[in-house]
Amino acid sequence: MEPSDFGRFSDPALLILASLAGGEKHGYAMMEDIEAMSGVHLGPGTLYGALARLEQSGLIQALPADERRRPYQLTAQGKAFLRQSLASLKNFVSMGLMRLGA
Amino acid sequence: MEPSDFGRFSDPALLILASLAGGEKHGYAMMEDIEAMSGVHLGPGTLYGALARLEQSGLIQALPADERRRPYQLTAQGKAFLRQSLASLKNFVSMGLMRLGA
DNA sequence: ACTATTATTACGTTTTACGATATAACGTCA
DNA sequence: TGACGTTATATCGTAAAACGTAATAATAGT
Repeated sequence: MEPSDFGRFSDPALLILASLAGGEKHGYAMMEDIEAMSGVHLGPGTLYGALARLEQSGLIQALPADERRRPYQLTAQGKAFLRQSLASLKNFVSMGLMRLGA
Repeated sequence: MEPSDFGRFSDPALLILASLAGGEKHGYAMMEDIEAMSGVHLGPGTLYGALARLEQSGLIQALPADERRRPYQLTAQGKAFLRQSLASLKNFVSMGLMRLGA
């Protein structure tokens, strides 16, 4: 719980899905996109591990790769999952803010 | 990634903090409150483990306990943490929805 | 040629989630 | 009163995930 991480949302899988919702990307591009949009830096271990799990569970799929880059895109299931997650998250946020007396 | 968990937000620590934002509670009461407000069931291992970590990190503190119940409340730090987390989460949600083309 | 950047893989450690089990107090109702 | 369901917490083991580090290699810029 470092000060710099204070209250920052960081669920690797969801961050990746949200990044891919902005268009197909390879791993390294996601790292940069995620850092830019959320301030969260995912190291390679975290990123590629989560990518493998997301692909295996059918939420994302690999696209034909050139030599160096392995791009991914959301599947229909992944899009649905993200949609539901965001809805659930949104609900949680408003519940929390209400309780905090926002 | 079970179907019933599809897209359901479940970060034990944040769920607990949000529950405590609604007033001091002991562990078992949190379980029920969290299940009611979010549909997420936290087993004892998850719940009391997360509680211990939250207390150790100063985000919650124990109140004088009667024999059976060990109530907790948010600390000022915990409240600030929750506030920031929710703000970060909210930001993430709107970013995600925008990208999905909501 | 050298250096920085881009890009992925592999690996080890630590943390966390989670289920199962144990324990015990309390309520109630026959 | 004794049996049973609910309330409440503790503890333990396993599995999964996060995360950092290091290794590798291609490309780009100077």
